[in-house]
Amino acid sequence: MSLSEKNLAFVMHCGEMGSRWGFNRTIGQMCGLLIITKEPMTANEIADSLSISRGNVSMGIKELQSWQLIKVHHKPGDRKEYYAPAGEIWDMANRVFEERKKREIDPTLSLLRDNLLDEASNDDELYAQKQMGEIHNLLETVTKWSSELQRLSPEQLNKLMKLGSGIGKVIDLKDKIFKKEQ
Amino acid sequence: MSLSEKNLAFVMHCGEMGSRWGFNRTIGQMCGLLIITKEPMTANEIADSLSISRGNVSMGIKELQSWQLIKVHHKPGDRKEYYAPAGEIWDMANRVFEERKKREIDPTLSLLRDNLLDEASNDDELYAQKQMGEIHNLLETVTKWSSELQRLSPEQLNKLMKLGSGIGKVIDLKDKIFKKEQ
DNA sequence: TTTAACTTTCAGTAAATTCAGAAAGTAATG
DNA sequence: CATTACTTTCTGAATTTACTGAAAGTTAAA
Repeated sequence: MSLSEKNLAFVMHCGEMGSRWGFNRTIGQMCGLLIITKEPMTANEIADSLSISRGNVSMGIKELQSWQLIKVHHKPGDRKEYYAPAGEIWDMANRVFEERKKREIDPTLSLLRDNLLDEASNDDELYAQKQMGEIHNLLETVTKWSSELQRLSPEQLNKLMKLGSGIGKVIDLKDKIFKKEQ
Repeated sequence: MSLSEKNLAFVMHCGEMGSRWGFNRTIGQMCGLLIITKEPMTANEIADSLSISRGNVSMGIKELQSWQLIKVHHKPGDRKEYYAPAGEIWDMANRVFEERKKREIDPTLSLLRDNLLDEASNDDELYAQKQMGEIHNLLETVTKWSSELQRLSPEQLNKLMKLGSGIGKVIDLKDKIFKKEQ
């Protein structure tokens, strides 16, 4: 039961992209493999499909679980664990996004907050603080905005996404309405 | 002319975050350093401030230029090149965002497009294509959306960002108005 | 209990990345 | 054209990261 050429190509691509997406090659491959495979897979099947060691698969599973990207299934009368994607594509993308925010933004935000609480003690520090303030604002906005998006219902989200170039108009629209209400 | 303790802490933090942000430690440090330093710096000043080799700085500059994050200044009667951030924080974040989209999304999008053009030749491939289709849609949406955001005027953008939890309401609003217009 | 079926951990190795410093390149000046 | 002041490229060493395969751990059934 091995992968067709096309499917293998996709899985290998996921591997190559793996590190860009925040994990490593093997984990990217595993993730891709599980996504395009209809039936949940055992660790051994994964190892065989990708020609990697069983131990490596075990570590990969752990990592994918920490990202909440896969879940475990069991079959009656079978002790093996079967792994499958934890949700729809959209959910998984969200998870990756959230996790990356945690790693790429939150630590910096916290450093900046601390720094901005201190009084600058000379001109260099003053300028630096000004710049850090800018970064801080930007990151706060991104954070707020992303949590906002996650709060929307899938339906609303869909509408928003389909809005496309209409978004500008809607902002203007909101503006007008808001003025009227004043 | 060395960094104050606080500013150094920020620069080192940028280094630690560097690889998460898509470059490496040195380049992260260089980027942070240039951002909080008011005056443009020479390659040697950068090397000294960060205690790294001159060659390393040169490679870092090249990389930062490929990201369009820094620009070169010249002083009359001085052959040295002086480096400074290429724009405001917001612009730089945009550049990073764009560049990362190019590296993290575009290649996959193109692979998926190719794959989806082919006829699936069995059940496995059919299921795989269904999943790839989902990913494709998601990535297309993200792409469209991000280019949309970049097209907005800074003013509109600001309004949009400040909208926060109001975004849901505006979508519903837009919905109502649109219905009326039907 | 013991065994069998499975999973996880871990030490050592392999591979990839990062970096310093030397060598080579470039261009302005005398 | 030689010198000086600079920049870039490149090599191999150091560091970091990823991976294998063996050993240890776990759990269920016999």
